[in-house]
Amino acid sequence: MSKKVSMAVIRRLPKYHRYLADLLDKEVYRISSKELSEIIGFTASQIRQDLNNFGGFGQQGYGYNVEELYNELSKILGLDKSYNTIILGAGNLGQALANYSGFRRSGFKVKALFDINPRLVGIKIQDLEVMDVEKMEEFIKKEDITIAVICTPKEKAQESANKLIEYGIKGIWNFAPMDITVPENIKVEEVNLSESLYVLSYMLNDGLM
Amino acid sequence: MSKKVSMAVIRRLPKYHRYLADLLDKEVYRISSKELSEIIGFTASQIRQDLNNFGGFGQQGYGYNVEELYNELSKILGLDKSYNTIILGAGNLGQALANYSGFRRSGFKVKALFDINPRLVGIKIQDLEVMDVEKMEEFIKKEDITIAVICTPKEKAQESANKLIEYGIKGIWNFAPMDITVPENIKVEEVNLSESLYVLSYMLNDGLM
DNA sequence: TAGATTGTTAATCGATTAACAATC
DNA sequence: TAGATTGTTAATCGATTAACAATC
Repeated sequence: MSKKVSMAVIRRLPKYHRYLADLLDKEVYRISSKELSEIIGFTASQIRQDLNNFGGFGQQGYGYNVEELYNELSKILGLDKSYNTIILGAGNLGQALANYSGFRRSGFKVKALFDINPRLVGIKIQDLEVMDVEKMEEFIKKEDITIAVICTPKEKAQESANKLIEYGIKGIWNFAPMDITVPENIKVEEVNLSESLYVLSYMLNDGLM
Repeated sequence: MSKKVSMAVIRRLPKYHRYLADLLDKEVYRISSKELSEIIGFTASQIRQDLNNFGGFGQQGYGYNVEELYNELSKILGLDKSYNTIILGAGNLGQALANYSGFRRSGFKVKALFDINPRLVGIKIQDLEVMDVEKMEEFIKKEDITIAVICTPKEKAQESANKLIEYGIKGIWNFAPMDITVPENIKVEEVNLSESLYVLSYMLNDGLM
């Protein structure tokens, strides 16, 4: 078992991954931590420290092979795998996420949307049907769903999470504006859009209070 | 000018604000840092430290008045103000954000959506019209828009930001999956959904690599 | 007053940066 | 080989936690 890597490091990994993808697009095949630091905005020292949590991917006197490092990061992030996913709550946000191309392009496969609203049940979002939540348990088990995206109102979020976990979900991407509580073997990533917007609001007012 | 408050503290402020709102809903009017720590999951010490960056809102032997603290946090976050807002990019995500109720309920007023796609220009999202980007400059100036939400493809994000800033925008909420560069008087809050999802993916794979 | 709990200082912990020997 | 740049250890910086005097 790897020694615990801090969340601060983990949250930088997708950024490395993305900038390396950009470099590959530009046909840059070799980069030093110093060059990377200039485009990504972290210190060269931090970049080397971060990467060395997972292995020595560089070479003294040379730097890093962009493609190799990109592939290593893909593996570390689990992007070489595929995840069957459902979206709970087929309102505007749920529909938007179902259609989100950056999401579709990677290994996250949206298999269905679920809602309690009879007006939404049955409609198609691109090639996906919105199903009744009644059918969720069976669907999760049969289709081997591992990730659920919660796009319900906040009142339903915890209750939904409990059910999803009971049915076998392993990871939750929570867009409801409240923190959900889960057993420690279940992974949750919270995306709280209000909180994000409030931070922007703070910044706009900072200094002029 | 207030002494610099760290980003770590600022990102916790919306959480205090939200939990205090919940307490008010439950008609709890008084709370100690210890009690708050139990529901919010930060240490009591951290809560007191955080709040004391902005003033001594508590009272020895008593704790904090929930309503007063809530109002103070609203002011600190700038939520007592109103912000005219536009959304650039009227695709699924732009439309979802335009409809997002948590967003509408607070002081952020979406005045219009803009797009280059002639198929989208002219359609109505609830009571809002999607306008041609050609009209954006005039609109921003006339309607006194201070916040722009970027929901364009990543290829257009930097170029869009540059224009928005030229036209007088002060804050950008960026949903395009790339980091935009802005002058230091302009505030940006990045929401990178792919990065968030990748962190969830990492957590699901951690330990089993 | 006695008890409770703050505001704040001091101690600890963790994360970032600097430095440099190892080595390609 | 000489130059470049890593991997890693040590130093610094900043954030969190603990402790406690002040005081309601």
